[in-house]
Amino acid sequence: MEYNYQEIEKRWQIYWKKNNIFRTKEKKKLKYYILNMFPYPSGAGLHIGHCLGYITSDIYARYKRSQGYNVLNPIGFDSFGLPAEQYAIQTNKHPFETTSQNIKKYKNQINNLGISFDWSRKICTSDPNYYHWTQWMFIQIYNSWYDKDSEKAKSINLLIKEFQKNGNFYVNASTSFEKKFSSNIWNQLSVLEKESILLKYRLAYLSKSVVNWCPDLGTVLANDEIENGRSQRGGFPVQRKKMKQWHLRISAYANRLLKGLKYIECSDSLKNLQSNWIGELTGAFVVFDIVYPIYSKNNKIIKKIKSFIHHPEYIFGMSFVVLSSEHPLSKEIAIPSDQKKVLNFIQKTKNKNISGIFTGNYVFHPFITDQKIPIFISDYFSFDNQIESIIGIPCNDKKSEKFANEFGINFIQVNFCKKSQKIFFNSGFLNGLNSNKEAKKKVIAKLIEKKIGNKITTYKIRDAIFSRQRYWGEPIPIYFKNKIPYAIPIEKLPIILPKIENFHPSDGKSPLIRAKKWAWDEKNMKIVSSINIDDKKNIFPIETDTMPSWAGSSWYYLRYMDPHNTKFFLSKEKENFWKKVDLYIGGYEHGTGHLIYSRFWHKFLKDRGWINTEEPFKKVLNQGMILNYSYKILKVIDKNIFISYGLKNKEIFRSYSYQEIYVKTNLINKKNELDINLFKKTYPSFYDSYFYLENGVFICKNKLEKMSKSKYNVVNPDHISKKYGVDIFRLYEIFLGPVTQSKCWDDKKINGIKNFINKFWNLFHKNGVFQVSEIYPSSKEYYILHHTINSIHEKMKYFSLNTIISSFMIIVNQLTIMKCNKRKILEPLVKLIAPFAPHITEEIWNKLGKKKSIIYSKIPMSNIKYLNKKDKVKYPIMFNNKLKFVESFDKNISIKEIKNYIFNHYKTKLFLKKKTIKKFIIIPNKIINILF
RNA sequence: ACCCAGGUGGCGAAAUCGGUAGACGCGUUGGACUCAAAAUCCAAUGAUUUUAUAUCAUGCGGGUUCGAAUCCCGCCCUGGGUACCA
Repeated sequence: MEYNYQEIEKRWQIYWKKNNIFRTKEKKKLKYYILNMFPYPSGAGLHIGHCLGYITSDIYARYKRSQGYNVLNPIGFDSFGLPAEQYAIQTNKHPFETTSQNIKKYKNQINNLGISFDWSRKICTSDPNYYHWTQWMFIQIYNSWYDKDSEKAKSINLLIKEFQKNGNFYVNASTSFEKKFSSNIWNQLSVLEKESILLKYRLAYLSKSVVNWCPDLGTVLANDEIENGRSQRGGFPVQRKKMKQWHLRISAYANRLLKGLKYIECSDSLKNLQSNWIGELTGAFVVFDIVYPIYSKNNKIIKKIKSFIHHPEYIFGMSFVVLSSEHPLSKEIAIPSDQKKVLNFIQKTKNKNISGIFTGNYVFHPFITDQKIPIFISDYFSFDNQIESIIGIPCNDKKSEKFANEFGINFIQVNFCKKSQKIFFNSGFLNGLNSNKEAKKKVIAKLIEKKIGNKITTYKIRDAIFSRQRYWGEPIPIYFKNKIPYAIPIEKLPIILPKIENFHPSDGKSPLIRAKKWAWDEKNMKIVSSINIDDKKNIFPIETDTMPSWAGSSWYYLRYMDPHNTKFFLSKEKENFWKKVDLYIGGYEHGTGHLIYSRFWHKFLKDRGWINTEEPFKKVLNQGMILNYSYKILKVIDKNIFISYGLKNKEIFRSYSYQEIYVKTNLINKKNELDINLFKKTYPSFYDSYFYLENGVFICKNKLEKMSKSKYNVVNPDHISKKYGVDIFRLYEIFLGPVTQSKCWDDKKINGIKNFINKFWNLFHKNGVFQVSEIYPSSKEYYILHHTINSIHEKMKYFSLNTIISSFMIIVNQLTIMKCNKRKILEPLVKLIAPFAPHITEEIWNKLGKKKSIIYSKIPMSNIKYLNKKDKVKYPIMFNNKLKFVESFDKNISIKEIKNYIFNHYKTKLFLKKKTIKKFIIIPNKIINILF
């Protein structure tokens, strides 16, 4: 008999909701805070990739509850972001509307999966009650500087006091301001001068940085919106352009972000990812004389340039110097005849191959008189954040070697091997040395002596650009008075994102520039009409750029602890109760961006005393992605022509440049062919397009990729749970493979889970009637149960959820064969399965006569009494590494006796075939191997 | 290009400490039940040939070891990230 999932699942979902089963309070119990990475409510709804994370965390949350923990398992939405804005541009529907619709849809879908979220704590980043505190935190970041001596952020007021007292002589800060000044000089500076110096100390500061500028669309593009140097929409060219932007001085925290990794439990690969992203580089900087000095924009002559060397001991092997295209002098360094091609190179967006360009200019070698070293511009190397220039040593560095090969640059050998020792030669004052350490010391000493360099530790991590020229984000609470930024008083927060009608970009500015009421009245402390901006008196323009979506998602996990607090973002009591996230589950794709930003943000809040923990997450688990095929067709750029994929390399088509356009899956048949008529109907703007066919059909390019709405390859869970039931869907998704591994979606195998659930149901039913026996179980039945209990707790420790389901299948099969329907066996089994299949187990629990939800029951622990104490050891017996037979021995028997027994075994004689034994290997309790 | 994963039967996978490769499931084949089908149950199922308690098998090529899916070196392929998708 099959169980009626439709009725049962609905009933329990209503029951959980009605009784607020998952609402969490700060009770006197051990706490456990489990969190899913913040979802973005996309218009396509929830897809099975998200579900994997929610199901995993739900299983764990239910498991932890059954162990007696007070589990916090909240959910909310990262509801600001680009897709909603794009949609608004296309349809003119306000993002506010679409976002709230999408959230409703998500909530419904999630609830249909039986996920035990505490919805009473729901937060949305686009809710003014939430972004009130995002804005507040931004102002705090703006009003802080980083003191390197005490390794923490401090109030800017302390810095100002210090400047007034001693100038900046004793200040050791993270700053781009390099000059020293006295208190006298400081006190005589104008407000504008003071503010522009302070800006270089603030943790949120304005400065110019490079963005992807698309002149035809009049907007800055995300990297995601660019393909082969052109905009995805329309295929327009994209350039690199410098724009004034807000930045967060995240580089100040590089060292602490690196050190803090020690305290996070996660995979080594995630730690690697993070530490590579932070990119600590130790070495030395060297200041070179430029052969052809350059004239900068303000007509100053620049004769020197700074570069980084990772291994100073190999300085005599240097054969080129590279500047990144973002180096402040990259545009000026080239000699006049090469100027044009170099500028051209810099303007193009980043090329992902080994690319670079010679500037025609050189530097002089610091230790070899008159030796000229060529200067290149390239983005092939990973540059540190400060110097943006690197010294190439092809003989001792793989990347330099590849680069040198590409551009035909000389190699200079500087050491040779002698008796496994490296001896320096060709190296001036280092010749004859055999220790890298010593050589390094000598070089650095020499650099210091000549005042042209020193040791240095720098980081690759760059300060994060914080401005977006977009509408759908948190307004930056800053106004400009005589071009100097001022923070809006915190008691006037939040400043609410104004409603506008036209979402199109406005020549590189945010659409907010059109807001009619977007000026700050300083005297009356309120937002007023922009018409009244008289600039020098009382009313000033408010910043029109908005915050990036990572702003709101950098601290949301704190808000869940105290979501309804109107006085502060988090109270001390609530923080002391929940402390930090115990388990953070989310995709590996967030391993850099989000995880770096939120750790930075967290450390800042700690520095300023608003929270107590150094790291926000105790343990991070990355779920693998669920991949699915996406389909693209080739369109000729600037022409209304599509060509079949196989024709791409045909002679006649080779001169065209193409753009790949994603198409919806329903337009493609199983052979990768596009239904052209249906395509034209779906996209009327392409109605007159011409299609070049191959062999009478139009072939698409297909690719296995992560699911994403923009790729049209998302699979929605709704139809699966409708057809099979939620419990089956949950189990199936987990059964697909290890949680951490990415996998390809395929729903063909779901039958196996369906069979399992039916078998499980039938353990309790005979001819459709619920029937459980009260007879005392046999020792074998107890053994099976306790063995399963044991292995499930073990596997839970390392999240091997797919094999736990295998264990369930095994025990259900065994009990079915034994026709066991004994309460004393089945009740614990129901409790074990409950976190995985919550609906069917609630139903059975209820039928077993229990009054309270199974959620309140304790998960069983195994009892040694029922587990066979093994008094025998099973040995596989191998001959020349091949298994031939298996023998069991008494645990107490000696190795000598085993050896004797095996030697005299008739099978031994059989396998030896008259040959003699060369070696007998026995690894106690493991294996016996006989070599002959 | 760089960084991080992954690659095991027809398919999803298991083997968590270097020790019996393929647990569990899907699919396929055969059988039982049935007038028949579905469902269910039972059995077989890595490949090869000489059918032997044979040989070969964990992306490819080497190495370490009595023993390697697992460790080391060099490749190939797939996926993710590369700083404005989230």
